[in-house]
Amino acid sequence: MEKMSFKVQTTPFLKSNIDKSYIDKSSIVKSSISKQIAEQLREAIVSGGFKIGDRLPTEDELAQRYGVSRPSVREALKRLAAQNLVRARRGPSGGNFVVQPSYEELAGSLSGAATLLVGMGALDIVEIIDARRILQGGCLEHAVKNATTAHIADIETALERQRNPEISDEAFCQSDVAFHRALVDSTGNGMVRFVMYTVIEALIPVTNMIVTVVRERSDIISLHEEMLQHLIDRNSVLLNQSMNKLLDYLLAKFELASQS
Amino acid sequence: MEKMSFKVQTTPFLKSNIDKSYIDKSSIVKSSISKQIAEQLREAIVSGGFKIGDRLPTEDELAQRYGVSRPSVREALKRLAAQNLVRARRGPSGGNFVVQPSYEELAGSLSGAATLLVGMGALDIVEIIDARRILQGGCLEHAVKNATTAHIADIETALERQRNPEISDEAFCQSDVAFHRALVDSTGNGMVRFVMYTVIEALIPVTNMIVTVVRERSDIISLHEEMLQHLIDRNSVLLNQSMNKLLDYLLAKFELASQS
DNA sequence: ATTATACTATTTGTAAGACAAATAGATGTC
DNA sequence: GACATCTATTTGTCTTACAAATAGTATAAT
Repeated sequence: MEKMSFKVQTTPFLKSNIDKSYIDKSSIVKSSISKQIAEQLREAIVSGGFKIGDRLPTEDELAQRYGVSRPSVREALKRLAAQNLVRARRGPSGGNFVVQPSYEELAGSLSGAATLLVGMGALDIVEIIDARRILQGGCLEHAVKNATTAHIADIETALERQRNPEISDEAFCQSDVAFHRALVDSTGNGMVRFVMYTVIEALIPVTNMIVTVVRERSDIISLHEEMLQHLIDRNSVLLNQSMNKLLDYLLAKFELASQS
Repeated sequence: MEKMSFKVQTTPFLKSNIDKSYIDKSSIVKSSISKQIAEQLREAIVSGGFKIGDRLPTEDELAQRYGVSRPSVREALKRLAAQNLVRARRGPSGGNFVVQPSYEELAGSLSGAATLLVGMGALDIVEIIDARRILQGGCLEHAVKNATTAHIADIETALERQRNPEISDEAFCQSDVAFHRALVDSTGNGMVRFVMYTVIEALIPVTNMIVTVVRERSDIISLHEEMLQHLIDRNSVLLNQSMNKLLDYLLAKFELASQS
């Protein structure tokens, strides 16, 4: 098996007779080997060289093939794992496998990024609520057109769960997320789902705060019920209005709570 | 410094006269040490334990503090690096630093995820174009309201660059991205930027295909000019129409090219 | 013959130690 | 004082070794 060429200017490959003539000082890349390997593997995966469920070569084999050490390969694999691209299993018939990235996981990492931005002050809650307002118009319009009975049933399920006063605050927030997810699911557009999941998850802290601090579930529930009814009626204008009422409510409660 | 406790089952379960039926796969923490450390560090960062620009303890110190080996710490750090949370510098006064995540980088990783979904068939181009159509309405409306002269100047700059027939196909696509980014920038909403950057980047392959295969730049440019003018006129209806014309154009050319 | 058990081989997970490379700061020379 | 050199620190990489999980296989017991 041929070793692949690497753009490294480090020269500890004493024992290996690698042709270093390709090293071009003008195009020296300082990025670490693990990063380069991660890039190459990622490229191989997204370009279809490895399909979903495929097993990558073993770490030893990769190390050998790339002419690097196993720790370096592992660092690369961990980078990919952090992106939910691969997952490792031990044992024979184990290895590093290309995994099917799910909307949920991807949106999860996105929302992680979003909460990061919030936590670091680059984004604030008001902005997120506003973004939801800006983006929802087309979504809801589309949802009204495309929602199937299955979609509506999903929304009803989520709503039913949050009507139960016994459930915990965490469970209520979960069902709130489920409600809004189901709502954007009913657009039937995967990209919209992908993107809106992010916005929805970025709003979790607000809902969380309202439920735990303000201790007010009924207003949220009744607005949700209102929205569901408008969706069933296929009335996008009223649906949009109800959603805006919900956002107004969230915003008001949030500002109230952040003053104190 | 005391070692932190870890949920690892090290040696105890060795010899196997033990009844393993009690083992509940779901409750046992099987996550690797590097993953746990990555989680802890991430938590420490987002919760404000480390601020932007702060230097984490050295890898040796982290290894000591967590009671693990340096490779394990490094795998954890590479996970964080893959999320653009930390960056390493060598030398004295070097170390692993918490970095300010930029919209560009985050959107870059998002679009990476999106291209992944496209590459694996979970999303198709038509869907992305449609998503753009669904989401743009509110954006453009908001952009018309909030665009400053500086924003408009940015858009003009991008447009000017792509008018130059000398530039390469890659440069043209770059300026196309810059154009659309500048357009959503003019909404003035960070979350909208964050989210729309993703959609924009997911559309790069289409633009790329049109420019390199269909070899048609003038139509795109003139539609861009039209949009800019409508933005200057603060006419969101016409702006939306022009954008839809552009999307129609992209869709038509894409379907034409994918037939052949 | 079938079932349960133990073994073996394979692959990832973790550890420890060593050296290379980069780089900021201190030191010394002119 | 300016410049070169040395030194110490920290990440980057390699090497080797062993632990842990697990699928497959062989073996023993019923």
